[in-house]
Amino acid sequence: MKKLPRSFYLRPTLTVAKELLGKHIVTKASGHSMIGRIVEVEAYLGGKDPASHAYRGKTRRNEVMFLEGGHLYVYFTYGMHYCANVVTEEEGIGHAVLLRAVEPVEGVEAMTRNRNAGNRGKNPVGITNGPAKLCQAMGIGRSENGTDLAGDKIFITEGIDIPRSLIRSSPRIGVSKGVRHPWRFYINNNAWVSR
DNA sequence: TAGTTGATCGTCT
DNA sequence: GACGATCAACTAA
Repeated sequence: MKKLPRSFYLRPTLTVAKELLGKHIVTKASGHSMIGRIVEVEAYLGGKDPASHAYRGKTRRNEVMFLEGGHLYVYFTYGMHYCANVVTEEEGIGHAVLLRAVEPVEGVEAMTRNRNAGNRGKNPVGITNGPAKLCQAMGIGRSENGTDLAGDKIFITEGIDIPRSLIRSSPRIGVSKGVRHPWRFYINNNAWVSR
């Protein structure tokens, strides 16, 4: 399937966020190729957005957010979790889209194995229906921070078309600031959306 | 089923 | 020194 061009990411963040729904993210870890269909995202608009890591400008932690659109920003939080974002817009802007949930398309066994390492594994939906879960399942961690999605390690391809009528929005989850903004987008009635 | 809490540590104040 | 763009286990009802 066709890899998304750089130009896809260099557009307004809210547009990119909505259009990422239905796309396929491809990763390779320990020889296994894994593909997940993006079904839930959240937009973080940098300096305009108190909930964004980039709100107060560039720091060592968030510097990847200020790269050109099409890079992967992975951050570590709560002492044990990684979350992945797709950087958008031009270099120096600091906007990104958080991947909150994916639906496994290929490599389900590998993802399940990644998730079960050390813990449980009962309901299949629980394997990638959260930002930290999908990172663990798809092998995304600190060393993937800053990865260029135009490369071959991790990239996003055309997936399936999602009719506008199936796209829903709501306030973002887990944030204490900027709650009024309905910048979480997800596919209606998709079983893999979180919660 | 809803609400609470422990785990665990890098980052910024 | 406080606090997360979280998760899963636990408790109460």
